[in-house]
Amino acid sequence: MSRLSPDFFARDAVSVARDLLGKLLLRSHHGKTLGGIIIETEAYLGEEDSACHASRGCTPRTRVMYGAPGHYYVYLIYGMYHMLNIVTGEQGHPQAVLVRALQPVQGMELMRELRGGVVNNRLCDGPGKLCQALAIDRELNARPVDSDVLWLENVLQMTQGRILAGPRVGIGYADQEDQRKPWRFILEDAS
DNA sequence: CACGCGATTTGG
DNA sequence: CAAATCGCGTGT
Repeated sequence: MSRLSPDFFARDAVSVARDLLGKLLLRSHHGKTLGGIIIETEAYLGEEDSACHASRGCTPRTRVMYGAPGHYYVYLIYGMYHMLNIVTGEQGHPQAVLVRALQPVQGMELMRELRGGVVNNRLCDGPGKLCQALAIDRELNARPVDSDVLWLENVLQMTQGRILAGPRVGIGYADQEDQRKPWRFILEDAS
């Protein structure tokens, strides 16, 4: 098992989004380790992509995306949920991958608590849910991916699941053309 | 500085 | 199907 370094993200967001499937996302919280396998991602491709936050230029919020790849972009949505993204591509080219779902692997008890004591196994099956389960908020914004509090690891898997691609969700404000781009990736049969 | 809305989730 | 809830971008 090896830790992913920032240079893994120095590529276009679509490639990174696909390659992140099957990777392990880990969080150190209150002396415990939480996390799971990434099973769903979405790519956001810079100023030209009307679905990308950077399509409206560099602002205090999107500043991180304009920086070096391999850093987290965490923001708040709907006033109550956090979204975890990882900056990709070259410096000055604002791309990012949204981590949308995990298959819980480690620290399930604490994750369940952080999620408000849900009884089912659907701890991290949504971008807001996984941030809640891993105690991720804007405090982690702009941190490098090789941080000690939140990092990624390469897992050797004998059986790679199938990768499904489809249109991204929740971007009704974007141009029709961009809404149709198949930049959402799902790992099927994760095991 | 006021206003509108959003890369979501949950419960009815 | 609508509420919860607030930072950010836009325009005054």
